Amino acid sequence: MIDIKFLRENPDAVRASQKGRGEDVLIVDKVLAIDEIRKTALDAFETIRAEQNLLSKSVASAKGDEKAALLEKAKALAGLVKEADAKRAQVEDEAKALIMQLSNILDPEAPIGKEEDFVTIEHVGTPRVFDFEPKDHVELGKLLGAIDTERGAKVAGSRSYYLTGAGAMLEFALINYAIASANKAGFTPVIPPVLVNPAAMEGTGFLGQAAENVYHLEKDNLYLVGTSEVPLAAMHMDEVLPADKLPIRYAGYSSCFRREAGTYGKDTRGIIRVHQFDKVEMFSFCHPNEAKAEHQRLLQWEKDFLNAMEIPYRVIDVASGDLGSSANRKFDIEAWIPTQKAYREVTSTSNCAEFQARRLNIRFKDADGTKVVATLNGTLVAIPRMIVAILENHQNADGSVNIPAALQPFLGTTRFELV
RNA sequence: GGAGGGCUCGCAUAGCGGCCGAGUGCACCGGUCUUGAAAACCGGCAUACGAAAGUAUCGUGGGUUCAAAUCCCACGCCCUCCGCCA
Repeated sequence: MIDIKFLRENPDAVRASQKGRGEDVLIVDKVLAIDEIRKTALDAFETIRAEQNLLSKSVASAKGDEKAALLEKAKALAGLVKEADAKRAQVEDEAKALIMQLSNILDPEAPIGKEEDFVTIEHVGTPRVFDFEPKDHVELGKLLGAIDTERGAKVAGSRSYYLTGAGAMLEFALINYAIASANKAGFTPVIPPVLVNPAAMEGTGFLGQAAENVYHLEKDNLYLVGTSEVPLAAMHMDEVLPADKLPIRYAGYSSCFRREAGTYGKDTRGIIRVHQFDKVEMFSFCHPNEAKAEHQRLLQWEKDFLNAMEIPYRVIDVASGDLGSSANRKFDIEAWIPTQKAYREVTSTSNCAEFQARRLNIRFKDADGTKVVATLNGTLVAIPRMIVAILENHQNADGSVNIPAALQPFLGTTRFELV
């Protein structure tokens, strides 16, 4: 949610930001208009309520005829108070609903434009030149007995899969390596709930445009999270954190669930785009002044991970039109996928600044008072895509796959052999 | 799934229709006293919006009433017991 005070003082900045995202600009004026009505309604209510409070007090102390007369007056007033209160509540709800629709204000440095208007920040490593025809991860997964998409579809429909043998081992190795390095870097490892209530989902900004990609369990009114960002952010909902504890950093390991609505025909082969996968996510609560620097740190940890996997990649500065509504800036890391001859997103880090924290009411207290914290998130490793990148980049002519040195201690071997 | 009990200011509790934004104890902060500390005593000690007056907040949402922490309804969460179960 955008700070209404900020919006009142900088309506043009908010308009520009909405425009940059390709979102509704007129909403800014709607919000301002209803905010005025809100103030008037609140004022009217407070005035009449104060009057009623006074009157009620005199009823309590009055006696006889005087009391009867005051009671008459008070009864007449009660209806008016109720009316004013209803009006106030209605307008406040409308105002809140409108404000909640506004996306986060863009970082001025974020590139403006649509999905394809990203800016490439750097390339790391060079795509390998193969002296044989590289196989894609589906084929390699079969040869290694690592991935079974056919049985996945049989049991759970399209975009489902089994990780078996080497595939399962690889997941455990990736998770263990990720958690171990995050722990070493000062993150607190967390295994969060993946089933969360509406407040958590709403607060993190996933019930807006992203709502159609969220699984909802209607009977229990709970949601399956698409990322542990949700339970990690909501963990400190309605709390005031001590300033000297910041930054608070968590590395959450969880399954993630995505409906992938509206992606029919996209990445239908293999496990690039699936309904369920496991992921280690970094999450940070920090001082708003530190958010930009923290964003760079998260990006660096992501790069460290890719470097350790010995995979060529590029870093892009995601364009305004392709940011989630919570982010003011986002960097994606895209790994080179040989058989697609393309860089594909494997991790992503977003600076949400105070946007989520304001919705979730997460604050910190220092000498100057109580203020809203900033929140940031970044993928350390999303399993299926990392498996794709590792298998395809490190394959040998016969279909065996070399294991990156960093993972070897967790697997006790240097390569995956054909089964 | 069934039966009970509970949810009040950091913690523990009082309050059971007006004098309650709310008493008491502990904790915490400041002061007096002390060589220092403890004890004792004095004072302070919720949050949001607001320039202020003020308004709102006693799990959440509704209702009754001139007036609700207090009465009624629904929901949430916690605890105990029974059943079922990894």
